[in-house]
Amino acid sequence: MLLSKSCIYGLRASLYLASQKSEGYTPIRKMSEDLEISFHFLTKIMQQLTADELLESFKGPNGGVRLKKSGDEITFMDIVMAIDGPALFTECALGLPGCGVEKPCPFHEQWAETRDNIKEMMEGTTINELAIKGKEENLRLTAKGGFEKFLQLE
Amino acid sequence: MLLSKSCIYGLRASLYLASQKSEGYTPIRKMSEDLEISFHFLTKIMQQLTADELLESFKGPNGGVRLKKSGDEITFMDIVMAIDGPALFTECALGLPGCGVEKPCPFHEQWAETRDNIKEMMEGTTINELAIKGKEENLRLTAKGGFEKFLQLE
DNA sequence: GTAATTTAAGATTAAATACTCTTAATTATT
DNA sequence: AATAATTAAGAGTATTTAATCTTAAATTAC
Ligand code: SF4
Ligand code: SF4
Repeated sequence: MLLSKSCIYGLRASLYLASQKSEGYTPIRKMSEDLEISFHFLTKIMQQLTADELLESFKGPNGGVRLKKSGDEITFMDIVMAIDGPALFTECALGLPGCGVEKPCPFHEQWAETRDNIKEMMEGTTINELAIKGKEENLRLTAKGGFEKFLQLE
Repeated sequence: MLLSKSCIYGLRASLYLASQKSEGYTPIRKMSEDLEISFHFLTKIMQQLTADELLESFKGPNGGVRLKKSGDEITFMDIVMAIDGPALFTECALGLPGCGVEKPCPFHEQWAETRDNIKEMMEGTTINELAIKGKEENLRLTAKGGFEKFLQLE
């Protein structure tokens, strides 16, 4: 699996937030219900993204989380880095320690290229881009439901 | 992590076998020592590859495992499929069930392209190719050691 | 045919990841 | 001030993956 479950949930929640029209905070409870993700688990992930300055949170009634900056300025990579960290891009595909420092392994050429592909894709994709596409085409963000389910009445 | 530990060990062992000159069987014990992989764990992985007809084994003294066909006919993908299965290529990057069957998720375009890149890379790379390169340039197959360590006197 | 060598197979343990539960802290509403 | 709503934080449990240990089966060599 390329991304951890935590990371996947973080991405889905980020797209959810990017698709919200209002400037207000969205409660994690609501997100967890809409996205069919365990509330407490999602809370922890939101905390990570908040600690990483990608989201901002507010406690108490009318509280919740929201994007800290515009969804155009948050890339797929930002979320992946905040949750899974850089391991995917620094670690050897053969599990050997210290890639690039010591002698490479025979797989390096192929892996470096693949890795760069993944990197470019993630860095070149913003969550807004994905959210807009999701809204326009009513793509799905849970097992069954499309974006329409999450859109606030505008 | 793209590949499981089992898969990584399977790949390293396959390159090891492909780099052996002789036609004989190589004991798993020796491989496990040279490659610094737990003997029993490696044994299980070799069993998987044997069950998948990529290797053949022989019990008793002078026994061990060897490639069942030429290393030119065994691709990186063959090993990955035998050990990790097709999940990487069939599963949704966002963890949603039933990719392609139901409505896609907003990430699909990017993911499908990345996935195809990985697929082509794995299908287009044989273990012989990697083994030859490893031998010629004495690349590493363990944390420290290069291929030279494993080459039989010829 | 007995002992030594080796893979096969299954049971067990350890570690990492995923998920849940409980309590505390903050804020708004009344 | 009291209550309710909400995130924060930490402890605890469950599941999956990784690794180890034990026993059985096959084969060779003596
Ligand atoms: S140089 Fe080789 S060992 Fe290092 S990450 Fe690249 S492929 Fe892996
Ligand atoms: S179609 Fe969407 S949901 Fe399915 S695998 Fe592709 S990206 Fe994932």
